[in-house]
Amino acid sequence: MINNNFGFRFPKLDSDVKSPTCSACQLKARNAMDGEGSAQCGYPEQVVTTRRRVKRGAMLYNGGDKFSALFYVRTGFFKTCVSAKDGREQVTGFHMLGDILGVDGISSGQLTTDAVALEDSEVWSVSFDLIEQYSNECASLRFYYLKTLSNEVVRLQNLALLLGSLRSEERVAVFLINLLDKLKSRGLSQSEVLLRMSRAEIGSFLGIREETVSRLLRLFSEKRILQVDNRHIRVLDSGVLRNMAESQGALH
Amino acid sequence: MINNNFGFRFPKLDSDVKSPTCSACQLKARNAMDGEGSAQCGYPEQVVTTRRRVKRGAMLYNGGDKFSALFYVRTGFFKTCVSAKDGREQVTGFHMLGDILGVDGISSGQLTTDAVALEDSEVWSVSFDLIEQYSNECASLRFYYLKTLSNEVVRLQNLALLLGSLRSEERVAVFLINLLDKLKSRGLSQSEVLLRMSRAEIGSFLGIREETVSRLLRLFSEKRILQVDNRHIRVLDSGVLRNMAESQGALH
DNA sequence: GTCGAAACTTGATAAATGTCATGCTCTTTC
DNA sequence: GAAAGAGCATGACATTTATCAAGTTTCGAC
Repeated sequence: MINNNFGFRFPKLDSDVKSPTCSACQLKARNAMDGEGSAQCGYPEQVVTTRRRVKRGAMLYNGGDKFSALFYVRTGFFKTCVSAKDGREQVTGFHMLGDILGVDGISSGQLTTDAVALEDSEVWSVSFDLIEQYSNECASLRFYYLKTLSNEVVRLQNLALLLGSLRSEERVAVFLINLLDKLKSRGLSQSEVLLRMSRAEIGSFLGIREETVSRLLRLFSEKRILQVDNRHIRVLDSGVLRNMAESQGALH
Repeated sequence: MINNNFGFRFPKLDSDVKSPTCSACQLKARNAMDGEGSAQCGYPEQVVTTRRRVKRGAMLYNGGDKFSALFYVRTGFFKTCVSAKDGREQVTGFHMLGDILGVDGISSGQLTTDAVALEDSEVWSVSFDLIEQYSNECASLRFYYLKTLSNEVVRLQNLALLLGSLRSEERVAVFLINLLDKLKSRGLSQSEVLLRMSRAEIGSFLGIREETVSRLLRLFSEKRILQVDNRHIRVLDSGVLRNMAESQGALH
């Protein structure tokens, strides 16, 4: 059972649907917004989901698919991309435990991105109909999803800043620092990563070519900032990296 | 009174706050999502707002300001920007009648962008507390804001695609086509624009320099695609422009 | 374990865009 | 309506990054 500090919990799988009642929700949501994020309402503690496994390389969903659910990443690693009509592709994010995918679909009822598993993964699918239904009663749940969407807006603003204003060296630094911070917040190593994505995917995300990613990793390696062994990266001098990335907000 | 086809209306100004009741809302919201966007619930037809005028050059809000309301643009024109710590700035959008600003603030309770009026403007400020409160009762209103946020996500994904994958010529074409489409959807001219923003602001939005914007407008002008007179632009051959912009979704 | 494909690296070169400097043209303000 | 400042255009040149072409390594399927 995951307590996400938002006044409701993601459910045990296969649990029964219970009719929600929650008189205190609204107050709690307000508290949560004022910083008391750990406020916890009693009902509903359960949002119905179904479990779905996605093999490495398989798509969780495609752009154009009908939107009917959000996906909560339980294990594994995903990339999301938007594609231009002529086939050019832009990776818009990398996603792992705790991230929610599919929010772009609410807008038009169709998903606008592709989501691809970069390793064998599992997601919980949360029916949007049920979110809507429970939102009648549970302000915490409502606020959680609003906040999730807003988070994604902020993340994409930061990505736009990176793509529009940073030099390629800075972009790679920002990418690494953000990835490390995200791993850290999940209790994983702060200085070592096993990259799940290819150089080309990193490049697409950062708006540069894979060759440029390669060269910059080598450069960082020569400067003793990193130790690079194919997809295994160890950060030797996070200070220098953080300096280069300083001007930039979170991307992950 | 603005009927926005979302099952509720923006209010007359200075109207009383009425306690909302709306038993039919949920069904209507569902219909709206299924394409019957014009479904209309009876209550509440009013969301409390206050009016605010913003002079050209003045800020509607700053990054870091406490978030407490969303802003519905009634007249005028705005830009929003994110700033890096070192001062580099990225314009993330241009906004006009009907657009909603401030959604990035929901995430952390602090606004992450600056919003600057590019001409004398008026916004209606919609208290987020009241949105939350009414959301208990009115699924249409709830869904409207969720959809607004999701729209912004999609818009920023498209901006990322532009910034990450398009050549500068294509970027300028996309910018112009999108601006024209947005004007068209508001009943304004489809072939003429009086730009409200400087070359530098266009450049910042598109991730290129103002000199490059200048040169490309001249190029388009030489090719008889545009007629450029300072900030007054007339499109002569929208087909060519649309072709260049073809691969790209909406930015505005 | 071997084979084949995909991923990665690296160098040489090209192209796109940025940078800098300058002069012109608007617009705003007194 | 003149002066000052901001916005804009344009040329010359610099720089960054892309492109192209091999060659090497790694990984996954069998």
